[in-house]
Amino acid sequence: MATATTNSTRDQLFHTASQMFCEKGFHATSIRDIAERVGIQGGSIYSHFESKDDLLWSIVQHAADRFFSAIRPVAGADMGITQKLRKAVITHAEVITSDLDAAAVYTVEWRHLSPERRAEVTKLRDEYESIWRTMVDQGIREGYLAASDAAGASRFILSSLNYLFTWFRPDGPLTAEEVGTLIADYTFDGLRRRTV
Amino acid sequence: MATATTNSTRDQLFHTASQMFCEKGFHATSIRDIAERVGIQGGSIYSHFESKDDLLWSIVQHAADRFFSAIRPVAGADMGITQKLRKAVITHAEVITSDLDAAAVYTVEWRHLSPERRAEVTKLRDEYESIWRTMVDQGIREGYLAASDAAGASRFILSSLNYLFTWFRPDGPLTAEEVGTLIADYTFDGLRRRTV
DNA sequence: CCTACCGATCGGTAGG
DNA sequence: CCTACCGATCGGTAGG
Repeated sequence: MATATTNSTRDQLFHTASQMFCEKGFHATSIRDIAERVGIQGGSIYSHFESKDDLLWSIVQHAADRFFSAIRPVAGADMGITQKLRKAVITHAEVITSDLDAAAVYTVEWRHLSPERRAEVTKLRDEYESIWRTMVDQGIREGYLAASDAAGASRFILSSLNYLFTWFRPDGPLTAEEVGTLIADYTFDGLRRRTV
Repeated sequence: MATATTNSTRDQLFHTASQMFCEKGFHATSIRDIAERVGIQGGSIYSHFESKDDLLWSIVQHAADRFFSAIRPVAGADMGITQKLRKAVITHAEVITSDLDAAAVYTVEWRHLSPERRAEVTKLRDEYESIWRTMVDQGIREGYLAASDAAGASRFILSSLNYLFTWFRPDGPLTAEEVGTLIADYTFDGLRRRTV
């Protein structure tokens, strides 16, 4: 009832693994731990995933997809850069807050992937960051942003966003949109009071 | 020559473990991996540390100590809140950049500690954050900061700082102090150009 | 999807 | 600090 997804065994394994990798980390979670939580035997996992690495990979890929699918329409939208950047921050925040486990696994556990896949994730991250750099660049060129270095500024924006999964709780005082708005305010306006 | 520390076997184990825990993660690094890099047998580690958990714990404790020792004099200094907050940001950045491995282990691997020690680290983090909250609170009261929520603002400051270990490289274009200054500028002034 | 099993590796210890 | 070993657990497989 809580999640309205298919609920096939494969989906259950996927979501349970996502939870446990987030909770305890990839290597501290055994294939048997996951199987037990889903109610099957350890070996049975291998009729759904070829390896533990494959299981992690599918989670990481899915998370990456969500970030790209969410940001692309914003980056390509026909709107002023001021509003676009705000919208982008709020969108990224919503991707994280709507699946904290996935965000955590994507941010910290991806490095336990096989070397080839780790390289693939690095490439995806660069690609994602370059979407941000393009927006920030435009902001600088149009005189909206004061930052001199688009790469550094992009990293700054993404830092506070990517830290979200460590402290945001759905049952906390802030909604997902409020938290995105707050980060956007802090990021662009700064903490210092603007003298009138 | 590079590090002028004691270079006792214990120190070598400590630093090698710090490096490898950072590189591959705690559970992906075996006691034998560390021993081999130092040039001793796996079992010999246990004449220097009681357990693998103890080894991680000593690294985490040392990292925590460095943060506290650096921030306390700043927090207690007799200076204006404007300068104090800037100084605090630069100081935190310097603790991270001067030992990236330690910062990474402290930030991501601490959760693989035994439950009791994990709880202890959580307590330390809260304590550290409360030092920041006190400074931010003062900044708000004195009208220097526009933020309404000291806890949220503190978290925002620490987010971009704590992401430093993922991208800062000593051989990169920025020095440790430059990076601290840049983050302080972005954090307090924001990315948006202030209209004159 | 289960039972039963594989080789490999793990953290840790005893005894020197 | 080493040699030699311990039980436990790991990811993964075969055969049904």
